[in-house]
Amino acid sequence: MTLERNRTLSQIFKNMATIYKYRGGDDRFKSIAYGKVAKVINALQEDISEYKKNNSLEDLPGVGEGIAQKIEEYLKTGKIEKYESLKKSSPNELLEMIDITGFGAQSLKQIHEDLNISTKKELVKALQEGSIRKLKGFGDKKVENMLRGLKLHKEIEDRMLLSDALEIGEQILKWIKEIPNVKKVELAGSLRRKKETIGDFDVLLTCDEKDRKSVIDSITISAFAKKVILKGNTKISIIHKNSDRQIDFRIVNEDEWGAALQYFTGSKEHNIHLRKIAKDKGYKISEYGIYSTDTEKKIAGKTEEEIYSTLGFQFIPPEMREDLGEIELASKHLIPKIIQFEDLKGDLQIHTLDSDGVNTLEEIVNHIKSHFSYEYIVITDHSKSLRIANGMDEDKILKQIEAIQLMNKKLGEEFVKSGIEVEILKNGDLDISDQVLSKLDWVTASIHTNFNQDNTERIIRACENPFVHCIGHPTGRLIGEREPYEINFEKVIEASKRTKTVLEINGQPNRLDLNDKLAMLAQKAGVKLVISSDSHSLANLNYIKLGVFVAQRAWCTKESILNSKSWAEIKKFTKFHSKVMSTIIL
DNA sequence: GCCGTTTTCGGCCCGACTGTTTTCAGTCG
Repeated sequence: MTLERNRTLSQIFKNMATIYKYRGGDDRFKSIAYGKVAKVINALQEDISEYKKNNSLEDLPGVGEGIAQKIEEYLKTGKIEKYESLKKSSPNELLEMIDITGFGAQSLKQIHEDLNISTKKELVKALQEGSIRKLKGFGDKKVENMLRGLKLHKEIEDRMLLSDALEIGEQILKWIKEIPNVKKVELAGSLRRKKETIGDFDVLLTCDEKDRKSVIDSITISAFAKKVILKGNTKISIIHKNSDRQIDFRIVNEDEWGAALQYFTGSKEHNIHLRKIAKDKGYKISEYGIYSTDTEKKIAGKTEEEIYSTLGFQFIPPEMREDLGEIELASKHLIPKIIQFEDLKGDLQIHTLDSDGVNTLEEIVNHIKSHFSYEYIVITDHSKSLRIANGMDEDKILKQIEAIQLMNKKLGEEFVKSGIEVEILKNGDLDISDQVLSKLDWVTASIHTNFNQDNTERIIRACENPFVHCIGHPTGRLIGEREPYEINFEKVIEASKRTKTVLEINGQPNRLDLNDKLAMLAQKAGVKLVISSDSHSLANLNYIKLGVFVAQRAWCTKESILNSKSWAEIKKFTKFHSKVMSTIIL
């Protein structure tokens, strides 16, 4: 994938921010500046050198003369002198621990300077043997806290999948709702924003002032609380027994609900940006409400809508709150109407017993008819060369087409479309003949083997096949297991547009492929997308909702999501033996 | 180091909790 250079540069700036934070004093403001730029560069969707070419480096937020110079230096020489010299003067190995709970910049500094400790190993040893207690300010509790942070860090390094987190979130909600006198409870944080992986849970609740103590006690003594980390009048943190994850609870009064929900949902970057703007406008935002800076009077706080409208903004859906420009859009009342699950008219990737699914066509149709309100579905079993998935050969495909026709006759409507998830072979050929593909209503082409090569040409060739409508899980990544395979996404976008081949947002919990960033990029370029469940069982059909979350985080509207349209409209857009394609073939 | 519809200097989001202190710094989200 491209943008590798942006990531490296962003990491350098992040490290510089860490070092400045460690140095403290006035340097902590440099830390803020570099930290901000690191995030900005990481989020860029074009190579940083393009900005240099256009002389627009300093147009990037947070980039001024000094940092622009450093970026240029990096582009020219591959390194930044200032960073190299900073590294020489700081305990870099220790600084890698700065994100661990209990290991702040000042603590690390004291440990390094007073105990002459420079490596992780030495630090862990000092913690375990207790020699760290010699330091001023390091009592029993603090040392214990650091050891716990170290242990937790190892466990939390692998974040959990959104789908698992949503399930646990439901369990937490059920638990809290059963506590007497709890009036309202909602999940906030990255789960509410539907990030693809979740580190911990944020739960907001209200109760009457008089019941606060009993509610807090109910939570902390519950069997669901494996360990209580922190307990105050408004904040509680525990380790959840079922998931071994941290849950942060926040208890607020009812008239603070909106402000608290907004604050607790984040993202952090979104909130900081919002608070800065509020400050400029003469307001102060906290989790308790919006206050006038002059009179210190509270102006809003009851609902989230009120928070945004008081600032003159349109409401921003939680999925969009990542400080990627949504605040600017909201100020102009230009927040797009993002896609909703209810907008979808069909599921375009479903597997049956005919390859590696576990249900028959009939079971699937019956289930969908009683649980979804789709206008159509597409059956897309695997093709022959994917042996491990019991892929279908030409004969079996033709038989399946007949079975589907029979099913539609029974239903009295063309509800089931015949499709396939066809293998893109190593050289970009497909493993099923055009002649057979031409008989299908919908062809999704995917890569499942031979990842270790540049797959750009391979995918472009599949796009150019006149019978391919869609590229399935275009980057092949498996969250936490496998990196995306190598493709030049800009070129894939170009081919997709040129050939009217759509790209899939696959809703499998560990795929979510395209991801939010790439889906956003694709929509921006004018590429059409589809959202599919890629289901292999009846329960899997709900995965399509995870795909919708990705699309929402990518700001996708109905206009970009093809399966929000009727089948007739889909046919109109895609090549479908259309004139567009025949000219390409000729 | 960045940034400015009151600023080219003097700020940089805001508040809760903990631990170690006697009034607050460090850390966290």
